[in-house]
Amino acid sequence: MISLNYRDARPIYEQVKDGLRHLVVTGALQAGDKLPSVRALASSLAINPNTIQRAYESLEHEGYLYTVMGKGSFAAPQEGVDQARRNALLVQFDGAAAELLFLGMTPEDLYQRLRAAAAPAREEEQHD
Amino acid sequence: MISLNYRDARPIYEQVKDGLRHLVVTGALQAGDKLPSVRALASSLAINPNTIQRAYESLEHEGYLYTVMGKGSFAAPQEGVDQARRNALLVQFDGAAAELLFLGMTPEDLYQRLRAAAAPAREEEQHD
Amino acid sequence: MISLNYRDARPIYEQVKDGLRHLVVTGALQAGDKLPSVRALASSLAINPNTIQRAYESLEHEGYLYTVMGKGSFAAPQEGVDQARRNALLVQFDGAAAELLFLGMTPEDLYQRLRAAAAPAREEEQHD
Amino acid sequence: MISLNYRDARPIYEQVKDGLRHLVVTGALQAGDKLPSVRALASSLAINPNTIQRAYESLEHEGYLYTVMGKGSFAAPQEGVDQARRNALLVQFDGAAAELLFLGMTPEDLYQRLRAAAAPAREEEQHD
DNA sequence: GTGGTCTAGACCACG
DNA sequence: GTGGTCTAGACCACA
Repeated sequence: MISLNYRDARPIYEQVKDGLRHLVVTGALQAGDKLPSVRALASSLAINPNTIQRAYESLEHEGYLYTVMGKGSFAAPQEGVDQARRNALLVQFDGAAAELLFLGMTPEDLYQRLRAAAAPAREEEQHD
Repeated sequence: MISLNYRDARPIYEQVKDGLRHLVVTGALQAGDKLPSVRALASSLAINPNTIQRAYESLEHEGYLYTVMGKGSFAAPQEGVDQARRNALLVQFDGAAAELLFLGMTPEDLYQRLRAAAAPAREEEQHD
Repeated sequence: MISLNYRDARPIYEQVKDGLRHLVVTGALQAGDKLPSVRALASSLAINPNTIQRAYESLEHEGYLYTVMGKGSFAAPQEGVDQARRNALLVQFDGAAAELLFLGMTPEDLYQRLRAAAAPAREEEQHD
Repeated sequence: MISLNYRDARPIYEQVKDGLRHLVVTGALQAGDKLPSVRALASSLAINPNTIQRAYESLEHEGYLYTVMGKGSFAAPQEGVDQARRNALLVQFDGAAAELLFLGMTPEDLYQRLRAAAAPAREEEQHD
């Protein structure tokens, strides 16, 4: 499910984080669902367990999952997501939007993308 | 004009890039305007010229400026902006938007932010 | 009476320990009162008896209860509380206080919290 | 300056964190002061640099220090300390206080400790 | 020189 | 079997 790009400048554990976060954000993992174990995902992606461990630990700090010692890691409900992460997302959103607007896109263009992004996510929820 | 934050996790040359790009994006530098020389900007910001050089090269690669040997660097017209940069921005925009929607914001919430961000930018366009 | 939180990073036996200690500390269990048997509590909390056993042993070591072979475990009088536990609490208290003071709180701020925490505790003392 | 106890159940990196945090909280390290490099502290404490790195990274997340790539880590002003850390401290404070009050100490007893803890810290500031 | 990332492999605590 | 910690040693990016 998660694809890694070793040529990318971004570190592996960040790519793993984004992949897992995407699973939660798109609803592929519902709150309470169990994530793959550290070792299982490490072997599945052919990378070191420490790297997976780091991604999991960071996502737990951000509030996207919680861990039960001896049991595994589980997707957290979206209410638990850290405020700092929310702020970081708004900065990212505003930064990209400002430059896209300069490059000639209109607020309405981007609004269409927003609506398009919102719609399929709701459809996917029904796949479960 | 460009402010550096050494406490920021982002590397200095990235901050220089963003600062210069912002000058172009906001219209402070119009197409064809000359940018400060590498050495001048380096001494003005009190950082190593290599760092400035790296930022200029990267911005030229993205299409925000062009360099004429022996003359200096100049702001490129909007059309020169690399398509790869546009795509990267859209990826960044969509990613942030999808996650913010998951976290409970509505497309309308984000549209308000877009309009707020667009308003001042359009005022500055009238400077020419 | 004891609530477990599997999402908490603290191990289960620690949570059981704190729960039982709280019963003694608040006077819900008076000196000499019998605690539930290991097996009874284990089935009541739906966890492994080994985990309960571990909590009981640790609390006995701290002096909060004593065990009579073949009879069960009983709440110890306040004087039984191990001096090591008192010292650990003072270290914890001083450490938190010092840092809160550094972060801008005043001794008076913290005194208010102490009085607020003390008030309900004294009411419960009158139950005996 | 920092003492490690390998017999302690708490992980080494937590002990390092507490030691460094103590230096900041007591004013031994003022805002902006440089901390020892990861490698230097690792060799000084005879532990692996990765362990120090982990402590620094965590303290940076808590807001006690900031890092400049290629330069080192520096003590942050107390305003930057994370809200989550503040909350955790209050929980620790309240928990210790509640049990100490049960064990017979009065709010006034603890208030004296608070004033005693606040006073020497102010003296130490003048040592610089 | 600095910090940041990753690997390989080990050992422990928990349930 | 799970996650959590630690070590040893390597390589890279940054300034």
